[in-house]
Amino acid sequence: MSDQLSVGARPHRVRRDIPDATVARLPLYLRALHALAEQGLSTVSSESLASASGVNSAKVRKDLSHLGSYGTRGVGYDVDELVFHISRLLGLSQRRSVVLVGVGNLGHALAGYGGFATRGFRIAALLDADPRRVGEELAGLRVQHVDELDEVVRTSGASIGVIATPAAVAQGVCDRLVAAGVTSILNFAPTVLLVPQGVDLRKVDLAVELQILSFHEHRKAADGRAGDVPTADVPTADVPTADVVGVAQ
Amino acid sequence: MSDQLSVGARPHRVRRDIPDATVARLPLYLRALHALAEQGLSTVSSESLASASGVNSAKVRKDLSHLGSYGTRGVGYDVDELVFHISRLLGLSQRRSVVLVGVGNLGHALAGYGGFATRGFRIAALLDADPRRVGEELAGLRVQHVDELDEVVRTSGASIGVIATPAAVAQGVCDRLVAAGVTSILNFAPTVLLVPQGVDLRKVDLAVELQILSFHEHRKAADGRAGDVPTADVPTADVPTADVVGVAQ
DNA sequence: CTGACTTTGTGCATGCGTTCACAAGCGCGT
DNA sequence: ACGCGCTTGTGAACGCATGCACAAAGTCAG
Repeated sequence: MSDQLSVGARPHRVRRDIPDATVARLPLYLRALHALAEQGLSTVSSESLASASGVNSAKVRKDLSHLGSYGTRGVGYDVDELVFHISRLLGLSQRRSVVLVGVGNLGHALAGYGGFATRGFRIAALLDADPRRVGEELAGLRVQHVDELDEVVRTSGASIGVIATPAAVAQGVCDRLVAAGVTSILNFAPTVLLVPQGVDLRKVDLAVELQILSFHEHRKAADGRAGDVPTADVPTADVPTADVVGVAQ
Repeated sequence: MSDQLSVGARPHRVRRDIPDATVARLPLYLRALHALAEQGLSTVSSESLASASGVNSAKVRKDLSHLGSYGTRGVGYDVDELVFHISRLLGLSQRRSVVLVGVGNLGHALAGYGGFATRGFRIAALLDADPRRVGEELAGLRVQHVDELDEVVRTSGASIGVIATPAAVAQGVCDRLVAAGVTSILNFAPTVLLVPQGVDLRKVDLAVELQILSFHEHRKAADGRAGDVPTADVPTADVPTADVVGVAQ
């Protein structure tokens, strides 16, 4: 695993040095824990948390050990306590404001996506360059013109920007966000963005995911034709469950 | 990097054993190469392909070496040739049919996303359980009821399914897709899916990305308060460019 | 209190991925 | 023909992440 952050690895060791791979899984645990809490469970073992979040139990224990010893041997972890500690570590205790630029197809979907609000994110503003979209009401917000970006970021105190524009204008929007003080950017535009040091950048490219699946499809088909083993497959290393990479679950 | 596939690692070595991390980057190269081709370039060095796709040149060379020696020392790689070979390896030479289940906010966005068609994917059908959505025209397709899933998959020959439903029904849809013969699934629902061996599963959770950014925001803020170094940052290992993780660029 | 059982936390080995660094190879100018 | 400069391809070192396996530590029954 491993990339997706462009902020430099800090030289002087940060007090709590959580591995990137672990950080990427913490949201999965959080989601699973919320689900378990709704089922009324008050404690959970690494084993059941593992299957609820689609990883294996060894990983769960090692990950959780990075944030302290909050488990009880022979019993498991206290669900609420774990939710609290993970939320705190992820910085979700404080509600974070997000500015969304680009209200096209994908922007609409993102604006309407409930998962943000429930995870402690507040969409502070919707911006678009198209004058025909400005003024449109969406998810309880009025779409503003992208020229107001600077003011919107400053008044809302947003530190996270989401780019859902066409690729051609993404870098320009990115630069404006950074200039306005945004220090984390989530990019959905299918292009490479350059950001200064100190700014975090993550990207999601929907077409890339399909292409990766296509590769495996292709390989499966080739194996079926040329390989000796027919279709019934061999023992797998881990359970037939999901895992993470980059983006996920 | 690393997870995101649940199909077992094959025992008897596959002829061309391409590392997962490399496979995940090939689509990035492909995108960059298309852009370079449009600029009229016929050859490209690992260095320029690297900066165009947001990775470093050593990685580019090693990745490309996995698919054969298609470069010329002293010159670089032939753009068209590279596009051809990568496309072939990813199985993009043949147009793949995709079935999209769930035509809500996100489903609409996915159906309207141009990036799929241009990458060789064809959306074969749109399905939804909500009778009010059935019949709706969208991206040139009529939304069908999810009960027709089985027939749709068989007649279209789709091998890839995209799930953009609420989490609660995702597993059910997944099971139906698998039963109908789909062997690759891209899951946008924020839940863990179980699939039988031989079926590939990838997942994209938009909220997870934001939470990872939130973690880094939180860490930056904490450093600013407690750390010794003010804000201007330290030398970074690599260029301020994007990188991949799981999903990306 | 004791002993059987459960589950955590972690040291260690292994494997994968990244990065460095350089020899091998190719083109071009002279 | 020949040598200079550029770029690929790769061997090797390193570091991170995963997974195993087990001791430590707790619960619970009697």
